[in-house]
Amino acid sequence: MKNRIRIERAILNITQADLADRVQVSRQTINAIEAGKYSPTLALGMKIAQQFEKTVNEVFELEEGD
Amino acid sequence: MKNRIRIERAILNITQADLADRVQVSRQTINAIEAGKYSPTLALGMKIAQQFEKTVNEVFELEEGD
DNA sequence: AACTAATGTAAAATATAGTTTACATTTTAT
DNA sequence: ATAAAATGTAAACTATATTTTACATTAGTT
Repeated sequence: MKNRIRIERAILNITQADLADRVQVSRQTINAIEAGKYSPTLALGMKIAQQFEKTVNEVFELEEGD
Repeated sequence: MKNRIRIERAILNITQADLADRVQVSRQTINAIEAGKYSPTLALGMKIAQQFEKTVNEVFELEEGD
């Protein structure tokens, strides 16, 4: 699962901890998702995209093996 | 988490088992997600939307408490 | 009415997402 | 160069998604 979280965060100028607060998860969860370590739940993926005012498909992309 | 899976399945005229096969999960998983019993992983949500040639946001919608 | 396909559901087990605490490393600001 | 903020990471734990097996109910056929 690829994603543009780092870029979108940079645009909003917010930290991983800020984003974590906004979508109500731990900072480590954002860090892991941003690093592509695992696929979040759909609900979380949607909340993250929502923060960036983007669609899920604009923020996340499936890759081989997902 | 609300979704339009039943409707989109009807348009494609495929069963829950068909969809399950296509996205490589069990039929019960599709049944539970379609019934809104839980939020799938983002990867699965994206695969399901992909089958319908729709975006995730067109197929799934966040609701209070998600 | 009988038969079959499709759907609903449940319990136990496994896999994976997400938390918490804690510390190390890197980046940014002073 | 130093301090502070941000990020990376790890282990143990909890929560939840998904599987498997199995059976009950509903819808559609013949």
